[in-house]
Amino acid sequence: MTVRRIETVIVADDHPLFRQGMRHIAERLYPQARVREADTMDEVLDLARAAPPQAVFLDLLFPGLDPQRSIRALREEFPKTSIIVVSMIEDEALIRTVMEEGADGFIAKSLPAAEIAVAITAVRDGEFVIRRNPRTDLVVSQPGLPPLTQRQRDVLRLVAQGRTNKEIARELDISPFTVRIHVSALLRALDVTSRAAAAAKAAHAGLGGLIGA
Amino acid sequence: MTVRRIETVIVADDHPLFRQGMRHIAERLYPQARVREADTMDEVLDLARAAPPQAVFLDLLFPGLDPQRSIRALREEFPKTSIIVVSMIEDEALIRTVMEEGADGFIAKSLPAAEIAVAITAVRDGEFVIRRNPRTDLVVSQPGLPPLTQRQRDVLRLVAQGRTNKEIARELDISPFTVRIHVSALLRALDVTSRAAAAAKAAHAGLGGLIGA
DNA sequence: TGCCTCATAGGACATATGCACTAGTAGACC
DNA sequence: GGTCTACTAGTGCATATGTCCTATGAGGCA
Repeated sequence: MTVRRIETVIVADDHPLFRQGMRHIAERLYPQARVREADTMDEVLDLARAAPPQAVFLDLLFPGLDPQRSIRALREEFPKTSIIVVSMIEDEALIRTVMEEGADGFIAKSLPAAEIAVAITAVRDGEFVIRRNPRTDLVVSQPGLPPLTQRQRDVLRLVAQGRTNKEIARELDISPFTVRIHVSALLRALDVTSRAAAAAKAAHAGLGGLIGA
Repeated sequence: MTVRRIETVIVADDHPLFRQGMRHIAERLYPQARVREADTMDEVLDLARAAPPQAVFLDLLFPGLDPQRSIRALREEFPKTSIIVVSMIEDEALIRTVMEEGADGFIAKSLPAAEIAVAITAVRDGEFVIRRNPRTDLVVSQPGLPPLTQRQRDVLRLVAQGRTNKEIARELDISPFTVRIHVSALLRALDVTSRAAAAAKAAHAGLGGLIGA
C-alpha cells in the first residue's frame, strides 16, 4: 500500500498532558502535518469535516462518549482515515470491540513514546496493530497480520464476523464483484485459501474472539 | 446429546491434595463411577486403555508433559472422552491452545468446588466450557455456545481453524458427506448459515483468537 | 508524461458449500 | 421390543466462493 502523505492529524484526548505528548509524537513523525487537538467528540467531527484527517488518535475514555458508536461513525464518514485508539484501559473485550467497530490500531497509554510511534507507523503501513503493556508473566507470541490495504482491512473485519460477500457488498456499498476481488487479494495476502481460514487468522491476530468472565 | 453414563473417570494431577479434591467432586457427581488417579501421563494412558474413561481431569502442569501433544493424543485415541483441563495458570493463549487441541473444558483451579462441579456437568452436556477466576475489574459477558454433540464439537474446532470439509474428513477419518451432515447440524445449532460465521462465533466463545503480549 | 498501486465492475468457469431428502448401524432409555 | 438420538454415507440441486481474465478512473511517484 502506498502510504499517503500525512497532512492533517487530530489528537482527541481530554487530558492536556497526554494530548501534548501525542502532539509531540505526531509532529516528530510527520513534521509537515498540521496537528489539531480536540476536547470533545463533536469537536473531532467538526475538525474532520473541515479538513479530512489522515489519522485520528482517539482517547477511549473520551468525555461522555460511547466508544462503539463513535468509532463506527468515524469509520463510516472517513473510510480512509487511520483510526488509532489510545487507552488507559487494556481490557481485551474492549480492544476487540473497538477493532471490530473500525479502528485500525489500539495502543496502551502506558507504552513508551518510542513504541507508540512505531505502532503508528505500522498502522499507516496497513497493519492492524494492537500494543498492550508487556505483561510480566507469560510471553505470548502475537501472530500479526501482513500489511493490508484499507479496503482489505474493511473486508477482513467483515469476513471475520462471518458475513457473506453479498452482505459485505451491501455494508460497504460496492458491487459483490468488487468484494470478491478484495476477498481474493485478502486471501492471497494472508496466505490462505478460504474465507473461514481468513477469519481464523483474524481471530488469532486479535480481531474477534474473546475469553470472558 | 444423550449423556452417556459415567462409569470411569481418571483424575490426573501430581498434587495429592488437589487430586483428592477432584476425586471428591467426581464421586459426588457420579456416585456409581470408578475414579482412577494418575501421577504421570503414561499412567493416564495405561488406565485409559485398560478401561476407556468417560471423563479425564487433566492437570495442565503435569510433570514433564507437553500439554499440546498430550491432549491431542488423548483426543485422538479417545474421541468420546470428555477432556477437562484443570490448571493453576489462567493464561488465555494457553487456554485457547488446549481448547483447540481437543479439550472440552478449561477450569481454573482457583474456583470453588461447587463451580467446578457445575462446569463439569456442562461439559458432559455437550458444552465447551471455560471458567476462569472472576476478575474484579471489568465484567465481560461470555457468549457461550449451545450444547453440541461430540462430533459437532470436533467439527467446530476444525471449522474454526479454517479447514475445508475435505480436510476435516481426512482429519476425522470419515466421509466428506458425513462432514457436511455435521456442519449442517452445527450451523443449525449455532443459528448461523455459513461456516465462516460459525468460525466467528467459535472465536467469540473462546476457541481460537488470541491477543498477545 | 509514463508507470505504478488501489478501488471499482463485470464475465467465465471450476469447486465448495449448504440443504433436502433416503437409509443403515449402534447405543441409551423405557 | 420399541423408540430415540448420534453417527455414518450417499444423491441431487441451488447458491456461494474463489480464480482468472479484461477494463476504467484516481492518485502517487519519477
